[in-house]
Amino acid sequence: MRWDVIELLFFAYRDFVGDADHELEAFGFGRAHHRVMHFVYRYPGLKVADLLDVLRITKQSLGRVLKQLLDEGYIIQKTGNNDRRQRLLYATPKGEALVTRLAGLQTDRITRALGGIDPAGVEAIGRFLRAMIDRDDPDKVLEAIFGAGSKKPRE
Amino acid sequence: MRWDVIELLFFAYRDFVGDADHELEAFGFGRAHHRVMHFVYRYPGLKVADLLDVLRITKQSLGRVLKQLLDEGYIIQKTGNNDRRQRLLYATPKGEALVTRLAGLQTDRITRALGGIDPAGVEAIGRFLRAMIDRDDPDKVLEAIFGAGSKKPRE
DNA sequence: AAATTTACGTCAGCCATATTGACATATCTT
DNA sequence: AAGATATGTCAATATGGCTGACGTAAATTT
Repeated sequence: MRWDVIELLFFAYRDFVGDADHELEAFGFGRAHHRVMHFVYRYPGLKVADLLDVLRITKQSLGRVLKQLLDEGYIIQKTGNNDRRQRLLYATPKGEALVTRLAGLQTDRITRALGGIDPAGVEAIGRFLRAMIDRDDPDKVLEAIFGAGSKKPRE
Repeated sequence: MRWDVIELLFFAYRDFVGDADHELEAFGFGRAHHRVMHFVYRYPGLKVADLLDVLRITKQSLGRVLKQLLDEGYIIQKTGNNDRRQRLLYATPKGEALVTRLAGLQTDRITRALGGIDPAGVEAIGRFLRAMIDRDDPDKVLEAIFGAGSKKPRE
């Protein structure tokens, strides 16, 4: 049993998301809003259906959170060009500001944790995290992460 | 920005806890029950207060979940020897069976992900995860994890 | 011995986020 | 024209968090 890694993952993730959680309180948002904002910012033009795949929640659950983000001007919808049924999602400047602020906090922690680890070690960490992820039915975002660099996310 | 690591952590953790989530449904339990069972099994004689520190939830939230686990015979309480106010928590054989089953699933995933990574790489992964964790006010469990091996958890 | 603090339990109510099932609308596909 | 798809929405429910208040037993301090 890898009790060590199981517990390290628990605590590492707890503190990792804790950074953002604390900041989100000031906006009256929760973790759900962060997840939506993050992926919409990173993969502009994401469809609602894509978001459901990535977050693994139901349409109804997403609905409430997404509506708030739309109403408060963090995200805008554009009707799809090819398929006018689709609502493509984009972060507004206000949304971008929030996402980058939260990602900054998390990046600080990551950079700190990566400090003093040599390039081979960093490569091993990336390989480990990738290998922890299910690859059987990859959604659009995972395809972008694992895919041969066809559709890269926003930097 | 380390968008790559941020997203890898999200997906890795999502699928990592997904293993246990699926299994827990059969027992009518949720993630909260798993967390409680895990730490009680690993650190036998844990006090209620310790558990609150580790899980970072309130007494009331823990109360509901803990009561269920006690009622259904997964955990037993023993009055503390030195301090009779304390209720020390222990997993029953039934509880042990559940915890080890869930940890087995997660260990499988970890072992698979670690496969093909050399010892130096594995060491780097451990160092990274440890460095991701806040060390300012370590609780009893974190002390055991990071501490100089005084009070080791159950293997 | 009395007062205070600590460890734990519990009651009542609230909130956020998730669920299922059903149904409506617009649009694309056949 | 019929059927499938993408999205939105209504209603009801569950889980797992939260706060505030209060009670009891046992330890500690005065």
